[in-house]
Amino acid sequence: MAAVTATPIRRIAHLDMDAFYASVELLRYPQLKGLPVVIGGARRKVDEAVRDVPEGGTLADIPLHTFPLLKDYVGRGVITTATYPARQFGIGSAMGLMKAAKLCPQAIILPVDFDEYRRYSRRFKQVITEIAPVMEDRGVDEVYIDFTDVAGGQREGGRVLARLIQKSIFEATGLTCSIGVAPNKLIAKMASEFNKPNGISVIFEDDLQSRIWPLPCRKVNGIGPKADEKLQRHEIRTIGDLALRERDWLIANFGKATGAWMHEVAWGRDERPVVTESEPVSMSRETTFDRDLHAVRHRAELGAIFTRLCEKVAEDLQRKGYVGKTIGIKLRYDDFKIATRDQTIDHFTADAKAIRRVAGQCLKRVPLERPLRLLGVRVGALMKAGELGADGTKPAGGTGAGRPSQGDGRGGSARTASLF
DNA sequence: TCTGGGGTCCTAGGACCC
DNA sequence: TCTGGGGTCCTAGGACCC
Repeated sequence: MAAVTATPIRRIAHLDMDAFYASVELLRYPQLKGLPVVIGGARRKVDEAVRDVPEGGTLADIPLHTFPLLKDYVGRGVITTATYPARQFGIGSAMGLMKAAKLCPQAIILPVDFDEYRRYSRRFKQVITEIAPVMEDRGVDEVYIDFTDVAGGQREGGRVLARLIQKSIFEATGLTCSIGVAPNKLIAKMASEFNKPNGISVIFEDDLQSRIWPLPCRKVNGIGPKADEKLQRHEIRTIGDLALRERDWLIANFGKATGAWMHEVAWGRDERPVVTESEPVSMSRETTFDRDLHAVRHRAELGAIFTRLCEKVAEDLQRKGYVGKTIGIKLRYDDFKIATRDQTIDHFTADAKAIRRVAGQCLKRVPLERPLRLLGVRVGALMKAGELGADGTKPAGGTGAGRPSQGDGRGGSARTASLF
């Protein structure tokens, strides 16, 4: 046993739960194991069907033939998750339900149950922080973990600790996950995908050329469809292709910040820390209607939905203890174009009526000729409610007492202004 | 076969202040 | 009277992620 320990090398893990929502559903409905199942934007119809529990039984006793099938589903919505058997039919997340029904009509469809997923999310994250306290939340089914100073975090490059975490999560929840351990978040994120499901991948700095450079640019967290398309136009397909471009060339073609970032990424460099706590920037609620609605013809219906959204945002803010002063709306038209408007008021609020009033002003500034498919309400520029002064502004050094903000009447459609 | 809901961050122009 | 620059806030849109 050597008494002198070497300086630990930076080891960052990315953990991704395997088919999270679908796996949680399979715990409730084990009779669906091995079958193609999708979780989707299903509505009441699907909800009712799966609650048909036999007398004296549990959810596991619901007979297979009573589960709703994709082919019987009518309406809007997308797939949130699909089980592995369903994926074999080409079904994937974010796919429209109608398209998925064509690919696999006999797939079983289940409604999304966020409350249940959140319960499991809390449980697996608690398991992790008991073992490795420096954890960054990246949503219900994903986290980053800093292994560097954790006991066992250096052994086999982090593989030993990763195995322990996998095992502990499985014992506590019955769920599997995949883990990538690497010198930083960027590589760890890519590595967690290498061995799915229930896999572990350990990557070292020296593996950059052999393991990372062959991957398509799209695998980089932050390079989406648009950036990828532009890269492809310049014959840059893999991360290796990207690495071979001059930094200055990237800056000239993608802008100062993005170009420099791409260069760093291609060479596997990323110093971002694992952040354990962060404050929310905004809270919002939005809804896609069952059918397109028109500002004039469906005025009453829209007005009711609008008020409801404001109330929900207000509830969210109050429950979580925040107030905000930038209030905005979002519309999606039938052609899928999006319009947003917002207004910053001179005091912070979490009051449904106040939000509704300002959001109503915003609505007057946006064109309302086209049918709408979505309406949303957002509150930003948030602050903890407890730090609020008595007059509704920030007590000291705040930004609340700035210039008077713009009222209504600028731009937009004056013709439909009185609707809301 | 039309494509959810909840977020973050960036950009870019204009207003306004120093 | 003209010219200039830095810094911050506000607003709209868009890319991207889970």
